[in-house]
Amino acid sequence: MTAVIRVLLADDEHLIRGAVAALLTLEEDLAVVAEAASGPEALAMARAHRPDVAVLDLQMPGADGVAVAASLRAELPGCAVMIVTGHARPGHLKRALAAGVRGFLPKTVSARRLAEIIRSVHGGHRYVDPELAADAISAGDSPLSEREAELLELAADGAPVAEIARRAALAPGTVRNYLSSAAAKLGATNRHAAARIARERGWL
Amino acid sequence: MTAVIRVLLADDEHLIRGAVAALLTLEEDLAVVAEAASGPEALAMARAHRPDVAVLDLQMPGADGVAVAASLRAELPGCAVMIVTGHARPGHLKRALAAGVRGFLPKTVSARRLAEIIRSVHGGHRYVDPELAADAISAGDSPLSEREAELLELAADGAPVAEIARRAALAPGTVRNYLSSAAAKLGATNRHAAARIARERGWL
DNA sequence: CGGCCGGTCTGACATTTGTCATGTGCGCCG
DNA sequence: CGGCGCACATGACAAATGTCAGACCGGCCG
Repeated sequence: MTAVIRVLLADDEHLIRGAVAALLTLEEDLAVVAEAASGPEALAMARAHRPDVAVLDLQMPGADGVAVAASLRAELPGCAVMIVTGHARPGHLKRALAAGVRGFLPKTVSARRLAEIIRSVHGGHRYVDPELAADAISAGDSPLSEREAELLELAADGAPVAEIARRAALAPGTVRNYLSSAAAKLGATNRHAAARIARERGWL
Repeated sequence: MTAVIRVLLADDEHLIRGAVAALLTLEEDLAVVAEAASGPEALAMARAHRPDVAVLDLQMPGADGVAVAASLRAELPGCAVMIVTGHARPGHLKRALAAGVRGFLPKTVSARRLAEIIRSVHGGHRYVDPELAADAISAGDSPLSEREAELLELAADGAPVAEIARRAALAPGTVRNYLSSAAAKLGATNRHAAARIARERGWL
């Protein structure tokens, strides 16, 4: 039998992290060598312990899972990165794969299944949850242009157009124009509904 | 030694539920007698297994944790209800306590701590996470009147005022007035920002 | 009782927002 | 090269929104 697979676990919810670590440790060929509760901490732990596989939660304080994945990819090319998430949006999956993530799955999987997938990913395979993949395909790519997405982001917290225009250094009319265009593409009646939809799809 | 404490565990994330169940089972005086992945399922399981303590996730498909807690309170008065949540809003805590919930804590606690709190709650005590309690107190009660909250709810998905007025059977001017008033109370510049703030506080 | 307060409801007015027509520049393909 | 499509940018106009002053009702307190 080959050496055990060294795993890094990052999730801000201690209850989950600890419990999953305990279950994974029961598997003879897996060893949880490090745990982290935030994005930066996950990076630091990875540098220190050089795991074979990193299992990251998508939403963590500090830096989001995809950002951590990208850094990890650059610093430790030999470390396979997997993302586990509670609320998956289609856009996240796409960004994650672009960042070199090798596994992407929801928290509805069982611990046993997670262990299997860790082995598979460590063996060089990729794994994407079938349902999430279907969502991503049916939702398609973001139809928004770069500026449209940028302005929608600024509009997401309900700021008035004047404020957005100031921050983006654009004329107010221009801002309205982009937001209107974005709303039309998303089938929304106004920019606020558009922002909501874009977030749901993971496009913002 | 007294009989073991019979626990019901409800959470839609299988990974967490299974892992926590495994860890709790390691405690000699605790037994996980039922698991559920949705609100209605949790109710059905509780009826069938009559647990001593129910540990519920706040956000589940079907019915939210507080609603399940209220039903449980009515049907199984002897069963203590605890709520565990990832993203806690001040308002949730207040509603949960009003529904007779005996424990309220974030998922950042450890499994060992969870076990301790289960014992404490089963012994008749209450437990509220100190940090969540502080948030709830500093956020205070909702300043919104009934109608204001109702209309803000309808406005939350970005619908135009005419639509809201139709659904609420009110004049458009009246709707604008309530939303304006609500926005003023929340310190927001418009109804969309107001809706966002109200949600953050758990007031909507 | 009578005044006061807070919640509910409305229409008129000014401001903000969304839509439209228009123009510029860049990259791609025939 | 010349034309086409697309992203980017702007201002004028029409529609939606927020603000204001005010009316009605029910409860509360002096």
